[in-house]
Amino acid sequence: MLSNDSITIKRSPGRPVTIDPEAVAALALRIFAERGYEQTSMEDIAREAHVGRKTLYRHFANKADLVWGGMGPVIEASAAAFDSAPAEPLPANAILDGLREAVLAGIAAIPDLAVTRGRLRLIAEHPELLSRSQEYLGTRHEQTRSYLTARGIPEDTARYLCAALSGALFEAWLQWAAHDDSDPAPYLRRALAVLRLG
Amino acid sequence: MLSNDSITIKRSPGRPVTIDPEAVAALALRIFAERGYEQTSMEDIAREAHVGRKTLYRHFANKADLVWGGMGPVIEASAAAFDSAPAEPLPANAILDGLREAVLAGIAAIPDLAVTRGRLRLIAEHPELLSRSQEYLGTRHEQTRSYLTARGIPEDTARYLCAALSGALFEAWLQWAAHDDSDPAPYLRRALAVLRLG
DNA sequence: AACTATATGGCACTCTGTGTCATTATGGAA
DNA sequence: TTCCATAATGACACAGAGTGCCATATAGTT
Repeated sequence: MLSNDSITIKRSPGRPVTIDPEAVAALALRIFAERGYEQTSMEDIAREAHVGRKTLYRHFANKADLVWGGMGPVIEASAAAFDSAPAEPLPANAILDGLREAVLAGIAAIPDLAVTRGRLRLIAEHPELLSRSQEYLGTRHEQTRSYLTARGIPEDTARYLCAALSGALFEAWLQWAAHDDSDPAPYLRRALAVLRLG
Repeated sequence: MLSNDSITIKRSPGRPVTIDPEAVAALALRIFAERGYEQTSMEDIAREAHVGRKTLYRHFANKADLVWGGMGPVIEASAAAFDSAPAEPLPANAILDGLREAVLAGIAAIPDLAVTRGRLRLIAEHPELLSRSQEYLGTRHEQTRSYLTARGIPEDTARYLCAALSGALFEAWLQWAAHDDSDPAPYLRRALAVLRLG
């Protein structure tokens, strides 16, 4: 996509990167789905990707990151939606509308819904992957909290709301993945409905 | 406490257990707090407890279980409170009162608040321990969900409520641990307040 | 005393994740 | 072109988590 004829990437001197992390992650996702997550070692992935095991660890912090890493853009997009939020004062439950807007904006950031569904199903099936949710989803807590507190929500309430939101939304994504509906929006909306802001 | 003069424990034939798991967990908790969680190996714990490393793994599923295991009684007590819940039909937001009651019942099951606070502070400081929350807190989801659905809450809403509840309550416990108030009840009450059941 | 049942712990193994370091491949300067 | 600085690679070694196997130890039972 990048580095086409018009846009040339500025490269520093030094050996160029030989592998495409996204392709490797996709390969790993396929292998995990076929043979099982625990049954597949990092060396297996490295071998099939024609890459050294050490190199694999340079591009992915750990084994779970091969699966969770792909969720990064979605989470960032969802968090970034707060930056373009309109107001600073404190409307009543319009705050929840802002939350919903940000959450739904995350959907648009997903390049391939089918791949994401496969990723989430894999996560749902493996406790080790499931337990990593906070590690990645917790990224947006900071932004969500500041969004809430800036609109008049008390400090501690904002904390609990973030925690509840995070849990409910993740559950919604898992539910969407477990079913066959193409649009995750209804699931996310229903999850948001269990929160109370007043 | 048990096996006093009146109550005699029926013992199967075979070598008796030589270690006290609770004492070992308490020891581990102290060592972790002193030297750090990652910096302390299972072999370190085993050595100081005068126990083989293999034996340690027989009583604790993994390293995190040395810390999280102690939360078991609290979680069970909280879940058991649903069994003694009064009604089956569907009051309006009296359901939330039942939830609150169950949650507060968990507090009574804590033998030593100071130890629990230390445990939670340790958990809060270490991402690896923090990520295990679902693994242990998820135990009561089944019971909480059936409590909600039996009282008229739709299946999917109950799911999202459980997820939100779990996240918010855990955050409340962490907040209580981070502060110095002796009673965790107010924190839990505020966390419950972010939920909506209607 | 012999037998049975259970806990222990030593040993070896796989896998994860990290640190070290020589090697390799590039862009740029001489 | 040749040399050099730079950055990615992968081989090697290592510590620690977690598991399986098995000999040993300690109890109750016959």
